[in-house]
Amino acid sequence: MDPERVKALKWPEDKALLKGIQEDIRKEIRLIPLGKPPELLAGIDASFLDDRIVSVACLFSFPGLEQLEQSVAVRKLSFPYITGYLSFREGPAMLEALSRLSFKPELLIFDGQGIAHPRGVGLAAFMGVLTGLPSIGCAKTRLAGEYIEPGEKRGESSPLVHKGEVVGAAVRTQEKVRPVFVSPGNLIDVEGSVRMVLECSPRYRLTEPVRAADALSRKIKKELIG
DNA sequence: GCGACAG
DNA sequence: ATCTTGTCGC
Repeated sequence: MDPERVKALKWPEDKALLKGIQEDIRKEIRLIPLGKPPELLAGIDASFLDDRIVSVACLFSFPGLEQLEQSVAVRKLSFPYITGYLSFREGPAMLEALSRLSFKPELLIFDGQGIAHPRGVGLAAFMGVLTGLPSIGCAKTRLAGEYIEPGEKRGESSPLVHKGEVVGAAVRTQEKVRPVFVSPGNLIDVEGSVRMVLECSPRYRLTEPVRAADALSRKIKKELIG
């Protein structure tokens, strides 16, 4: 899948084309167990300012969870937010930010869905295929799939089922907090995704790498203002 | 037609 | 996502 293919597409004129691209990417998704544990992983997130998107990638060590590096990409936005097509809005800037890291992460974590998507191609799956890296989607709210409320203790989870398939899980990363919706993106499976998200969120509801990326993107955004 | 709907 | 102060609860 050529990254250039996701640029300059418009909504809703290119809807059929966009669906075709998602279908092509979906076919390339490989849900296999993660090999050896990653030593480097990155959290990716973005914030917005007028017609610009500020995307950030924060590189962390694992399992130590120490931040090692960060990269930023600010681009003009051309694509609107359309449920189910988030990748076309945020993906290009995220690919640019990732390309600016000097060290290559062995796992990517996104604030959004992996395969727990209407057509099986959420942001994390899309990015995982385009980068060829293992990826996980850890969303704050549900997009597709049915689930039952997981137990109230940290670490408890319940399967997220879509069209008869277990596409992810509702995971309680902390006691007394709402669950997050975890689903594999590419080159990892549901079990491994849940395990990694839990290991990356020792203190808060969200993963440390994504929290760092979220905080930095907002900081950069403020600097662009004042 | 009605309801759902990542960020 | 973003617009936005104080405020209730752990």
